[in-house]
Amino acid sequence: MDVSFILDALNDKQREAVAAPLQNTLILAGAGSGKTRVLVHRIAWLMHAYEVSPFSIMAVTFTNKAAKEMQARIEQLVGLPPQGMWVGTFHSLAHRLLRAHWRDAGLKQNFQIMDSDDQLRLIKRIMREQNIDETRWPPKQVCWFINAQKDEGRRAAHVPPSNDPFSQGMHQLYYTYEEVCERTGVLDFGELLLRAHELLLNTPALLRHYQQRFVHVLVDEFQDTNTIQYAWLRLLVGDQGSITAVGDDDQSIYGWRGAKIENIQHFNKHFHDVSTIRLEQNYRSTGHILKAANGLIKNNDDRLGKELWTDSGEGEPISLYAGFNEQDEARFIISIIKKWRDDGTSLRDMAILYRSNAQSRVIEECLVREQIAYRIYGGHRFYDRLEIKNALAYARLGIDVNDDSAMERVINIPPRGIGERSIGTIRELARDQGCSMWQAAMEIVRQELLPARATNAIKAFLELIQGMQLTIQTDNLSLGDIFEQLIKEAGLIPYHEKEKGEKGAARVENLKELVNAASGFSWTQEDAEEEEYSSPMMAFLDQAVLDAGEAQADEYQDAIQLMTLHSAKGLEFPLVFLTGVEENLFPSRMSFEEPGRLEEERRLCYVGITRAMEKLYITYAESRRLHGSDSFNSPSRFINEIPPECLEEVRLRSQVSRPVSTQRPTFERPITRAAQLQGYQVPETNVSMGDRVNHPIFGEGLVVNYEGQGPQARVQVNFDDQGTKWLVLAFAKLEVLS
DNA sequence: CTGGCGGTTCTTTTT
DNA sequence: GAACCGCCAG
Repeated sequence: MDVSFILDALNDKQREAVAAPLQNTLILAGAGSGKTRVLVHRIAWLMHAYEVSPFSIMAVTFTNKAAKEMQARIEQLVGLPPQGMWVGTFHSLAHRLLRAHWRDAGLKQNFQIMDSDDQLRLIKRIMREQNIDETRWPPKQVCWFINAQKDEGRRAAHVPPSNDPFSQGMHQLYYTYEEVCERTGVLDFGELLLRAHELLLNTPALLRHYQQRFVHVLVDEFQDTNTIQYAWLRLLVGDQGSITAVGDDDQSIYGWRGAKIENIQHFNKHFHDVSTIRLEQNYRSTGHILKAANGLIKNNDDRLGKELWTDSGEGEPISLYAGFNEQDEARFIISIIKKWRDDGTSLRDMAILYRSNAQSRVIEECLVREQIAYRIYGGHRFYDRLEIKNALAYARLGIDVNDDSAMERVINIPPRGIGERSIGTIRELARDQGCSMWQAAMEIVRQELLPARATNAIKAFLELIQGMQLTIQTDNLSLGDIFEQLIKEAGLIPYHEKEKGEKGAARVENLKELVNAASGFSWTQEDAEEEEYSSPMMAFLDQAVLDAGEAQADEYQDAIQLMTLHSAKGLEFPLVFLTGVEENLFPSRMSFEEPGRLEEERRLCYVGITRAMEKLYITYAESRRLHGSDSFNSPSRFINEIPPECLEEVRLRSQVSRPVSTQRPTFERPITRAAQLQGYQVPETNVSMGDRVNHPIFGEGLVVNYEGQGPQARVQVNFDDQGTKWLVLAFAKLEVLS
């Protein structure tokens, strides 16, 4: 068979990777080196050169988007959809295993998946039931704690005991949470992975079966695997199978979510006979951009080592712009955008990247003023939206009336006179009787345990849901029809129409979109053979949780792309703005404490730089209004780490052009805000950072921080013997000592 | 049960 | 600066 079409369009290294022998392979693929391409061609190569059946191939990604893209590209290259191949995210594959073997996994047949939002609600509910102080154990932190444990593959019983009451409380909550999930048959995201791992571990026959089946496992973005994902892979691959891992240790940016960069760093210790191939030729960016990226990332230790190169020329140097404040920064960016647009670049080819979402607002306002179309990535995904989740909850309740979390969500949406008191009574009764809220509600209606008004309201609700049950079970209704019907019965449209502002209208639109999505859902295409779904509705609900969908529908509109650096990974744009590149913001001040965090920030910066194809602008603001008060940050250390010859400073109103090198501050670590502000005068006052001051009551001290300006300015003074205090400058009679 | 007010918090977020 | 939460008054 002629297999040359698979290798023809590849460079030497790519070819080496694609045609690597059938053994464990690590492909270190730098940014823009054709990573996905290699993976897809490798699969085609296995099928054609080795006549591997698609049945024995599993390809794993992190995002649904990546999975879909891979699937599409395999089809394109091989010619037809590969029957029997498993391509999906870690979560969707785990889910598939669990649906097929729910009994072995110790699950209920109709187990439900909950997303992070449901999870947090559940935790709050549990804590309220147990009267746990939410200020001591903030539910968000509890949630974070549980997820972190699950990422590490630890059940409550595996969490090492601790002496301090705070950790003990967390631990105890994990136990309770686990028990509630078990009892009610709901699984969070982490649980999918944990269960799938345990399923294989505890069922040797099953493990053998899958090990024999999936002889070839391919993993994308390997640097982002966490402990449990890694354990699952190792188990599945076993001694006989082979794994092809593609990744880039320099682009590991999810450590804070449990990803272990060590997994890729120590790959060849854990898998045998590993051949490692480096893809370093970059097809994306200009020489200057790559040089900057290489120079920056060199400051990290413990790298597997890689240096990107290109043969397509130096290109323009990176432009560095120091904005006076965030407004000025935004104005500058938009002036450049206009220039490029007028020169014929599509808006969709330009991206503005930032470290944190809060930064987008100023830029958005500016774009709106200038009437430039933009699109924000991230934010709330389709199936995450409140109105959508409510509609889905009605469906869930219609399928299983004992689904308490669905019941909690919609029992009084739209408001129907079942208030917190009534719900509390239902909850309490359910708890006492050990039954579901539905059953408790039935009981209350039967025995009229509440005032007539409340009882009637509950009765009406129960009848509403019973009606929905019938709707869902009606045979000749399509999924879309069912949702249309449910939304109507629940009265969600008039409810949202009543909302003030644009919001309500958008929600009504989204509900219509949900009906559309449901109509278009094709269940038969899914490999239904192994999944024991009793209805298309069940399958639809699961996929709605696992694939939250695109954030915005108008994907093809020509618009500037705005996103966080995290969401930019994997994308590329001819023109890129890296904004807010200031100490405390990027690197984020949160990253200073824990070791290793700073390196992750640096990798994030590396990711940002390598998104740019032709031209990169780096901007920062000398003063920035964030969270309501002004901060004065120095330019990021990352700017210093970029080789000066790649950088060129621009000044719009250029009277003074400061040479880049002299303006660079030197950094001592740890950098405190006080150190940075040293000598800075609080605007419209006579006080500067670092001044020694005298206060009539507190005595002498040092000005270490401030916020606001002019009459509103407050300063933080570190008094010699009174500790630090915040004082309003206008009132405190501070005397500046020189 | 709803609406309004004040206090608090504020990195990133593939599933 | 705004979003979210909890508390209180109507």
